Amino acid sequence: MKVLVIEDETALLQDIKNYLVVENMMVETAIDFKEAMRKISDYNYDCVVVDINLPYGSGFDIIKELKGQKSKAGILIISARNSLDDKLNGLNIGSDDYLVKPFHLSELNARINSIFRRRFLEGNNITIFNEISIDHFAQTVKVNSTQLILTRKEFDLLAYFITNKNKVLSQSAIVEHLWCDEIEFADSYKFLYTHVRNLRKKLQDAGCSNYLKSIYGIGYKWEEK
Amino acid sequence: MKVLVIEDETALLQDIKNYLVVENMMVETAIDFKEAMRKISDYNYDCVVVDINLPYGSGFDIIKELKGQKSKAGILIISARNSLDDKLNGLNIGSDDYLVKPFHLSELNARINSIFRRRFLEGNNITIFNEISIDHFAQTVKVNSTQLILTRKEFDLLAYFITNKNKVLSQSAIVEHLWCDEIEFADSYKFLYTHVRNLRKKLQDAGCSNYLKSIYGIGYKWEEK
DNA sequence: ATGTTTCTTTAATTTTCCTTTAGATTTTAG
DNA sequence: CTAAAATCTAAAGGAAAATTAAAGAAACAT
Repeated sequence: MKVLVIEDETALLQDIKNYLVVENMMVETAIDFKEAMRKISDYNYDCVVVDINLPYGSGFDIIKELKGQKSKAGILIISARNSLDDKLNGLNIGSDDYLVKPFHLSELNARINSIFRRRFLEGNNITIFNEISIDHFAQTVKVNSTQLILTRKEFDLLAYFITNKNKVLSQSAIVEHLWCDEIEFADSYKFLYTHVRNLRKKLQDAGCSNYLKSIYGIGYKWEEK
Repeated sequence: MKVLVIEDETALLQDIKNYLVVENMMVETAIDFKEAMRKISDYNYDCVVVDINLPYGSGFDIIKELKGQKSKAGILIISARNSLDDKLNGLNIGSDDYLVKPFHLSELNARINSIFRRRFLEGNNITIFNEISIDHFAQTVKVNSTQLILTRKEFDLLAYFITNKNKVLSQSAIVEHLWCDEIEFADSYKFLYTHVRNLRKKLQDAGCSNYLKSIYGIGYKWEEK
């Protein structure tokens, strides 16, 4: 579950992040309009939590951008009462929910989970690629209808590869996607090799074709043959 | 991916360059306004990373110059917080992104890649020449819709030739473009022969016509027949 | 606290690519 | 036509990157 929180009060932002991380979400943050727009265009989030009043632009524009991108991310507005009332009534902005400041973090967490639940119940949460099927919600993988047990990183890797099939993915892009900004990275992505290997091995043991190609000097590519 | 980094602190400049070179970018540098303006008018960069406070002029003027040239280069501002705040608010300077010092090099790298991605997503990232098509973003080449596996240098060579078709390219220009200033160049470009040969061979094996002519004493020319 | 699972680190091996070398071939100039 | 220079070709050396396998840390559950 990848969440982007956009909020310019850094103290509040940090509190939110800490709380949600404890609740097992992958959380990224943005403190102004520009940073938010950049991250939105770079990643697919499951949920975007957005404050309305931001430096360099309005949260409404971020929501418009998300809709324009046909993003499937759930949207949760957080804002002060006065700045919300007038606007929200008038325009039918496509947010899933809103929360008036101040709020309890537990309440925020509940709303986000509610968004997740709704999204996954209605939407299609299964990706199929030849003999492989991925259930993003249950986080399970089947190869020819027999279940494949993957660790978290292996699952994320596979899901990332398959949703970006036929594209060359650089090691840094992969690391960036899987580890978000957890990693003060460093000179090497050696740990990636290990996860790739373990994933390949499990797929092979399950009788799966060899889809994952290495692109020397760049990264990997999941190749539909 | 050709990047120009403009920064007057030489130590930082060198660090940035080293990092980005490792990330497979072609990096050139400028340490002041004048050098920057000269390089900008001489080359087409994919991205310009510019500090605001520079000797002999402001980074804002460099950006203006780029815009005036209708350059398609992405622009990334790096600057100290205080020198940025006041100015950035007022003028809607046409930069794609900005980064406040101090920053992690990995973050810089991520932002540059993000600029590339955005540029290529909107713009045309595929070059087609008769039976050959080059995807600059995925770094892949197809000949008659079957994929051709090229090494990095071979790919760069081919892309350079085709984007400069019907022009005579000198060996030194080619080497300069592909190796930037990595090479303490030297008396001979013998390694070029090898790469040219390998590229020719792969193209031929793929059933591709003989477009690449040698121009004795000068270099090469990709000829549209 | 204990044991298990998962993630990261380390180091040895293999693979891939870039450069060098040397000899053959082609081209130009005299 | 001949000699010198430039280019082509093929193979080998070395450097960088990727693949392995195994062991050490960290996270998780019992």
